[in-house]
Amino acid sequence: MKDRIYTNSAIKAPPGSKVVVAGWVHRLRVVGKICFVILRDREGLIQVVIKRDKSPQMFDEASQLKQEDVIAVKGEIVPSKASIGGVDLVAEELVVLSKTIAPLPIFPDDWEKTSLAKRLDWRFLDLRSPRNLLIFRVQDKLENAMRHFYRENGFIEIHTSKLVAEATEGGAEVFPVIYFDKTAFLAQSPQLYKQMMVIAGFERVFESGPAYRAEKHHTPRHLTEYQSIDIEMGFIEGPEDVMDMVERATLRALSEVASSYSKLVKELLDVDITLPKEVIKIKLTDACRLIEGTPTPCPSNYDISTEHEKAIGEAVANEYGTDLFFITDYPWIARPFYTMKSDDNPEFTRSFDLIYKGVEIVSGSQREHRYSKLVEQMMEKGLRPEKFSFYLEMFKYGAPPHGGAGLGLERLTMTTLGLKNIREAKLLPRDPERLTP
RNA sequence: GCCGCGGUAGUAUAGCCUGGCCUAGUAUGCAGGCCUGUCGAGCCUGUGACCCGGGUUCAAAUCCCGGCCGCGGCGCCA
Repeated sequence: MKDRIYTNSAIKAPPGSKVVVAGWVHRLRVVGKICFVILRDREGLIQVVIKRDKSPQMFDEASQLKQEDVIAVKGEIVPSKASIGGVDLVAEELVVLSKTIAPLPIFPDDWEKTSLAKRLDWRFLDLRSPRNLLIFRVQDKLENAMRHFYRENGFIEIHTSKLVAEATEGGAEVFPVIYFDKTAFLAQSPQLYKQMMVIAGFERVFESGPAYRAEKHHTPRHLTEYQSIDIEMGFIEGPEDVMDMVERATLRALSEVASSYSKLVKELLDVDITLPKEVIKIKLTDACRLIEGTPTPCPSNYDISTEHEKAIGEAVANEYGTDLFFITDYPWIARPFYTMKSDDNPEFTRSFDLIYKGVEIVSGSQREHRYSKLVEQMMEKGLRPEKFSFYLEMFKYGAPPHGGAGLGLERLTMTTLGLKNIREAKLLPRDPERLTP
């Protein structure tokens, strides 16, 4: 085992060389005097050939293998035109490390044969499919690319508490938690804490962590627990500073995925990862003008819903040829209390969403940092300032202008890879019904 | 939370509308056998299922009600 190499290296080894590989039996074909085992590990597949002539005992053992048994094989790399990577591994030693017991409940080698719900019930088997593993390697790349980008740009990575005393934005969409003799809640966003750190003087902060929403959504793009990549930056002049940062981070993440995985993504998910040439910013009111004559024009208060967003997405794609764009300047009624209002028109705000392939992946804004305005806005939203005293205190002792944004990692993964359901982009998705595995 | 559609072997499905010809069909898996450098291998045999509870009826997989679960739409949002 010390000499073990991954299948992708084994395939590239020069003919005649001896290698050791180990992994799962992906497929098995016993054909007369020869046994073909497609062996799978994290990095790929290799065809192992076990010949009866060479060792009858080894052949017997091999022909009794079952799909998903775990084996280690030592053998010689031999050219074979029709085989995976153009080589066979002709076995000299075979060790069975683990046997499967029952018939498999799902088809790990062919995810399409099983419904998503069943696949999630058997997630550890489902993830053995190279295609499903790839989703999470891409997600890893997306998250780390952003992490590196933000750190390179002066953001300090922080970790804030997910146990909170009050809902951050009012409303009932929080999960209560029994906290000794009190009721606590799971944080629906690190919003207030990341602002706290900017006000504390961190200047720029970044956090990747879970966020919880107790909404009984039944859609392909909602989870009750999702990974939120949040930033907050101080001393901005306007929301454009935040947008530019988010845009660069997103493009960086996409380009890193493209350079590392574009070939595999094309092969296993049939998706081309293309980088948009430019990311446009369009005011909501202007976006609405694009769909004015359609059957679904924006309402007069610009509190748009899913159908408008969909229509805007198509209109922008036609007009500007991009599926990644910002919609800016949302109306005050549609944004949370801490959003800064526009100077020229208090009905609108210094806010934005980033839309990718028709899905909202980022939401952000400049925050209101002036104490009295903030109290005013809180009351306008029907929140009781006394409930948020810890938050409001922060604005009494020197709070710089600041703003930030939050990105849904699973949503970005889903849109990047063209997945139809966000659950595919979460290792262990939680929705209103599912709490296991 | 509301609305729509659905729940049949391990998995994926047919049957349900028009109740009895269903001893529930097919594919795949699994078990056994044959054959063959396979590559979605092939051929033969076997195996195995009507979500739960109530109701209508001489008779329910099929019709009705409730529950649970699944998929999607809306609200809402990342």
